[in-house]
Parts: sequence; C-alpha cells; structure tokens
Amino acid sequence: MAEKHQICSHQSCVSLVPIFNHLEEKHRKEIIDAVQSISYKKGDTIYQAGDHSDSLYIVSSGKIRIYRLSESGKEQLIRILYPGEFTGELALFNETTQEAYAEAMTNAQICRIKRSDLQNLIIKYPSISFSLLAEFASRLEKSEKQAASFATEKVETRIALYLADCMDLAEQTTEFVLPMSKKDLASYLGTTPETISRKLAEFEQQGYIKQTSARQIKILDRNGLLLI
Amino acid sequence: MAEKHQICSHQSCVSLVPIFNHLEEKHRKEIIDAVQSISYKKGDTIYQAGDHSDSLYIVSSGKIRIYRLSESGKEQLIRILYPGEFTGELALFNETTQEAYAEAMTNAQICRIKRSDLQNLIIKYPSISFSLLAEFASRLEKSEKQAASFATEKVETRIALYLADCMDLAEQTTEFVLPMSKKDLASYLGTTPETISRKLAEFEQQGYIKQTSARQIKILDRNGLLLI
DNA sequence: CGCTCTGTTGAAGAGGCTCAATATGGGTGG
DNA sequence: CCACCCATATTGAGCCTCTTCAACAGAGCG
Repeated sequence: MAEKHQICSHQSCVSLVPIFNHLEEKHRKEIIDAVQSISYKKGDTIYQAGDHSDSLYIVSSGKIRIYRLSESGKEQLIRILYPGEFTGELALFNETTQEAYAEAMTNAQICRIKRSDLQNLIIKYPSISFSLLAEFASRLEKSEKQAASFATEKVETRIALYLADCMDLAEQTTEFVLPMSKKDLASYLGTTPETISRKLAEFEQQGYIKQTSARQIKILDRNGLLLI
Repeated sequence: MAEKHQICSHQSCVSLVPIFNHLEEKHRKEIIDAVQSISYKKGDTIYQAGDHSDSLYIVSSGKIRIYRLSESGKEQLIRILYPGEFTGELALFNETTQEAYAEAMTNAQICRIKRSDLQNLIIKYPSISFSLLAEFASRLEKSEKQAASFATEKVETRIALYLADCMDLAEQTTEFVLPMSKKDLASYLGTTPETISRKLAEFEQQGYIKQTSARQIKILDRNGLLLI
C-alpha cells in the first residue's frame, strides 16, 4: 500500500503533535529521525481491519476518516483526524490486529513512527508516555460518552447535542460549517441521512436553527435545542 | 466519603493487577507502600460525576459498577469491575473532573494510589506505562466497538452478540450465568428489561438458547445466534 | 410473613428505518 | 467556461422494531 506513495523526510508533524511538542528542540531532532513521512491521495487506504500495522500515524496535513464495519456490514464513522492528531495506537500497545479502517478524505501527508522506535523514545523520554496517556484518557472519555449517548438518547437528541457541540467549537459565532457530509454525519451519529435531513428541517421550522447554505448552520436557540 | 471506611495496609492487589505484577518482587514493595486499602460496603459510592478524584482505584475484592448518567438522566452501565481491574484513570491523566459514577455492588476492598505517587512510579519504572497504555488501548478498543455496535446493530443483534461473548468467556462450556441483573444488562446494552425478557424468550423458542434458571443460560446454537 | 425489587407478559403507540422518486450541486472533461 | 454526471441530499409513504405503561408473578430479605 505504502510503496506507491512518495516518501520523504518531513519534520513539521513532530512539532505539530501534542505528544511530542513539549520536548526540547534538541530532543525533537531525534524523533524526526525516527519519523517517516508519506503522502496519500484522496481515497487511499492507510490501514484496514486485519492489518498488523505496528506504527503510529500522525496527520501532518489533510483529513483522515476512521471507521469500523459492524458484523452486519454497516459502516460507522468513529472520527475524523485533522493535522496534529494521530491514529494506529490500538494495535501499537495491544497484540491485536487493527479492527478499524483509516482512509484519506483528502490528499494527505502522514508521519509514521514504528512501534519499536516509539518504545525506545518512550523509555528515553518518559514524559512522552504522559502525553500519550492523557490523549488515551481523553479519547476513552469521549468514546464512552458517545456510547452512552447512543445507548440512552434518541436520534433527535443526539443530533441536537451534536449541533450544540459544533457551535461550541466554532468560537465567537453561532454559525458554523458541518465538518462532513450528511451521509458521514449520519454514520457518525448512528442514524440515516434521511433522518438528519428531516430533523434539521424540523429544528429549523421550530426556530432553533437556520440552515444558511448546504452545510452551513446558524444556531438561533442553543438552550431550546438542548431541551429537546 | 472515604472517611467512614476502614483503612488498612493491604498488599494483595499489587500482585493481582496486571499493571504492576510484571515488576520484580523487590520493586513491588515500593508500590505497596504507596497504596492505601479501603473497604466499601455494598451500595457505597466510590466516586461520582464532578469529583476531582485524583487517584487510581484497584479492585482487590468485590464487584464495582461504573455507570454514567445521560443528559436526560438515564443511566448507562459502562462496565463492571472485578478483582484486578482498575478505574479512575480518566481524571488521572486529564485535567477534567469525573464524568462517571463508581459504586460498590457488593462489599469490596479497593486499593488506591494517588496521582502523584503513580506518576513517580511511572518515571522510576517506565514499564508501568506500557502496561497502562496497553490497558487503555484495549479499553478504547472495546468502547469504540461497543459504540459502533449501538450505532449500527439493532437491539436483538446486540443481545445475541452479548450472549455469544459470555459463552466465549465461560471456557469449556456452553452454559454460563449472567454476570448482572437483567435490569443492569438492559442498561449496559442500551435497551429495556422488557425487551431483554422478550428477546431471550424468542431465542429460546427458536432453539438458539435454553434458560436453565433465573440467570443461567445455555447456548444451543451459537452460529444461529450470530446470524440473527 | 409481608414488603420491595426484579422479572415477565400484554397491548398500544411512536420513532426512526427502508425504499423509492426527485432535486441539488460539486467536480470533471470537453 | 459550460454542460453533464454522479454522488449527495430531500421528501413522502409504509412498516417494523422497540419503548412505554400497566398489571401481575416471583424472588430475596428483613
């Protein structure tokens, strides 16, 4: 898979990513040496279920889709990675194979660190493990929250909560652009594109939101939304 | 909260728990010194949402329920901890407060390590961080899988998958005892006790399982179950 | 022995999914 | 730069699964 992609040495991701950027300049050099930079084209697969990918992948530029396939073959979008975020951690510390899929949503530049190199770095610079643990903890938190929300909230509520979250991320404004297609959003929220369309239309009609353009949404009544 | 519980020095949990038991005997001593053992009575709260509990809790004996409350006040059971398992990790490496609740399902003995002590241990024995990372990775894996299953499978399928998992855990036999009440199971699987009752009755009628007694189930046709 | 919590069963209704038809729009090639 | 095309999005109708509410049975505990 990787063979067909251009490989070049690349350093920006090391300074970019929170798990390394607390290190001093001179130590970063060492990490940069361990890192390999790879280009992917839109639609390329970075890893897939069953792979023994024993590397950590750090996004340098572009957007990466992480998803799973359920027993019944349906796709669930786990998350979208932006520059500075990483993936591949599960197969790194477990002895299992990948269970998820990673796919480039746009052309992307990815930095890769091999398991053994990362382990050596951790032993040498234990502070890296704190960053990693913090990142894991926060992801676990998010994932459990997401699971709890699937388990206890109805679709309508999950959509409303999601919109409120988006607004909170877009600082200083009540207007934002959905970061993905409604098809992907449906997969992320565990519903269908049809339901998303309908619910957004309902919210608009009830005066909670305004759909400015295709993917742009303005929140008119955040509190109202959350009471749904 | 902890004041009313008996506190005594206790060492069994350190040998018990995978994150420490790979250390040599002489180093374990040091950990035991950092550990505090606390008794809880059935129903006691160990921590709850909003707490700044900056400790790791390791179950020495007993069973602990970890659950969350959703926006709408419904409870979702995240998992049940058995001896050797730990919790509290999220608030440990994050700067956030607890979002979950931990409650003793039975009388229980819990070992507690304070954040700062754990951090010192990690720096001194970096191999602890690998165990922790492995544990985090496997929990994250499970949680994402659970979320994906909520998002994509219908209730019937989730119940069937759960039964198959239980059977796989009960080695050498197709018969097992449900580890929790059906009420809790419903909360864990994101459904209602009524639905669990009905689906189990259906499965039994279709010849996939046999309900031996109150919480005992025998799987007759695992493959059939998984095809539902 | 009675009380309470858990589990079962029935009936009704709602919420969301599926399928299908139609609209829209971004991207591509001419 | 325009036209076309395919993926994405919308809208409607019917249906199915699951939840809800209620009534009752059973088990565990004081």
